Amino acid sequence: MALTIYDIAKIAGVSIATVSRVFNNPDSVTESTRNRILQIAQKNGYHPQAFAQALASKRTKSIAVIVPVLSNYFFMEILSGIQDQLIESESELVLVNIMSGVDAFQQVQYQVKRRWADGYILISTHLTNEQYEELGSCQIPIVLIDDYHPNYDTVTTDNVEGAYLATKHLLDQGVRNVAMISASKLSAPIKLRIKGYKKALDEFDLFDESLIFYGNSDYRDGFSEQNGYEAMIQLLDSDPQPDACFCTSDIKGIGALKAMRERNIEIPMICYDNLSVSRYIGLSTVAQPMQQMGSKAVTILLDRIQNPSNLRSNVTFTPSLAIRDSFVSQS
Amino acid sequence: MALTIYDIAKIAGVSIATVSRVFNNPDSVTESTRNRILQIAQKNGYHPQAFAQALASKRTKSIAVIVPVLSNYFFMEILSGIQDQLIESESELVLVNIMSGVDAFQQVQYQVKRRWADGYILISTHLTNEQYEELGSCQIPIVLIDDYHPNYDTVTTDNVEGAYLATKHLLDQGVRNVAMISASKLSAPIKLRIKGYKKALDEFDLFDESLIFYGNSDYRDGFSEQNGYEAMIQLLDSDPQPDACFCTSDIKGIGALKAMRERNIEIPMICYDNLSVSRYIGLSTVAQPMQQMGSKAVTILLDRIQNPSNLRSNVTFTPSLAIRDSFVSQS
DNA sequence: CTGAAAGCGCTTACAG
DNA sequence: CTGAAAGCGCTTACAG
Repeated sequence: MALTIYDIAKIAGVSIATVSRVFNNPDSVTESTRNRILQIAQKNGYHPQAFAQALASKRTKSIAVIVPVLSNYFFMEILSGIQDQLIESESELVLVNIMSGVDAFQQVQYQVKRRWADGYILISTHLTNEQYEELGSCQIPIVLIDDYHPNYDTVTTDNVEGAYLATKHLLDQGVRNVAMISASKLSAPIKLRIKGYKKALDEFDLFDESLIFYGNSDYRDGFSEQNGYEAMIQLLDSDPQPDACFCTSDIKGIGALKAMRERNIEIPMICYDNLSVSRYIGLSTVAQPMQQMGSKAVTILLDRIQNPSNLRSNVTFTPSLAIRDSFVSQS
Repeated sequence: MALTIYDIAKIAGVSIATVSRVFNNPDSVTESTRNRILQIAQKNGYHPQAFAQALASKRTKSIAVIVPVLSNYFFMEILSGIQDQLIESESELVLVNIMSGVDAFQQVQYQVKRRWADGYILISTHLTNEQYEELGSCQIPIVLIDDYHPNYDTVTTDNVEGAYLATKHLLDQGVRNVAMISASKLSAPIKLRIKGYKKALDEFDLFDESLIFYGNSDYRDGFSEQNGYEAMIQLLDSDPQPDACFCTSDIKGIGALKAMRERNIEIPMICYDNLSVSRYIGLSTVAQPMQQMGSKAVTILLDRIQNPSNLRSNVTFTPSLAIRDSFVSQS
């Protein structure tokens, strides 16, 4: 069985308080005893257990990020921003995902209420108003990324504006029949992006519901290569064939490109996200500052943990266009 | 302040033991009191705290996955396999990454020794033999993915064979001047893949060190789009220009494709991994069964947690070829 | 089915 | 700088 602080204290001939101090507040212990204890600990493979420390100190020194799914490029890039920002703090990052199939709210609530982290960042877990309110009553530090609720600190981007920018840019090139490749209508960001898309088309009185394509696959609310592929096939098969496309995610755009390749046709397309691969694939896209979103969320969360009574922070980033081959090569 | 089990017990007029049972062993409590307690807990937002439970029960009900970096497509796909397999168990998954810049071994050791999870899966954390030995002395359940050490349960793929398959396939098409786009020579899998590449070329007496290109960027041991791009530029600039290429990762391949596009030249290329995007991009590649690797690791780990004295499991998967456009389109 | 009590492995004022 | 002691919020035999 692994040794405890008692064993180490006994071997060293000191009290457990001293051993504890060596690990938590080294300077408060004489150098010689500190070194002796460290050596004994090292030799016996001792290290304080995280949950015992957490229970006694009431701090876990970790923050948890909750995502709807682990394997998602958009989340990943946000995560790397979170990670970078966290390095300076003492805390570490743990990541959990809520499982599909089970009620998302229950899972989020479970994670938060167990309080195994000092604070939580929820990425794209779009709960209902009531659910957010119930969750908020827990008084636990939580920051929302990619969703908004007045009771929370939030970090979002302007989805309406992003979609508008993309669609407007296409229209400015002179094309008129601009389609949209959407994801699930239930997705919160999608609702906003449809708005932005519509707004741009409305300026020319060109909006037409039937120009929005949804694909078939439900996986990840339609944010998949496969769904993008399907949607582009639908788009290309429609009559009249649209002559440009706003596609709501880079990953979907990769699927859409495959469809275009197969049909041997290329229409201008602007996607959404600006993943790191997109630059290399040559995807034109609406750039979300994912790294920044992550780091900003950390800053806010850490601050909230320190000062629970702070005013709410609601940060909204404005997306920008990154135009590349997939657009230029319309030929 | 949040309520504890004592508060709930008091409100319900029962002992804390009963409250505890409601959450841990519901059937052992009369339905009526159970419902009453549940209701009180619900109303007051009570839920047992994870670390107090962990300390008392000596089980955290979670397993931790440690990765060298969060934003990596290869890890992500393994993770999704891990996640799927874990659903059936009671445990949940938490993910931590070790930070670059700080000594990897120290961080891994820290995570493991704090014992905040019941077991650990280490993905691609290539430690030295001595480090693995020291870590192994902790007696904590650990499974290695993508690395091998006799003291551990391991899940690997045959990197030599994978590289051999790819190179051999290119040679079988009649090309002779087959280059390799490598990553850092320090990477454990790379060493093996160079072996496999060499093995295939040796059969034709064609191996030539100068056919291996490394790119410049060090980030992620060279497993980046940028590095692949750089390496392909080097390759295309070399004289004589190689007429085919084994590229050691799909992500690097995406960078390499960009270089080829820019130079307006296309040589057959077989990459490595078979990420989900690769199918859509049309990348030919050596397929690693990433999902399977993840799920297998979970099975082994869960088993080891139950039966610490089990014999070691060492599973090796054999990769296979997935040939697509990037190869065919050599024209 | 329920309760009293010991114990999980730590931290941290408090006193010296 | 160090120790004795209380306490963190739970679980779990044990007894009834």
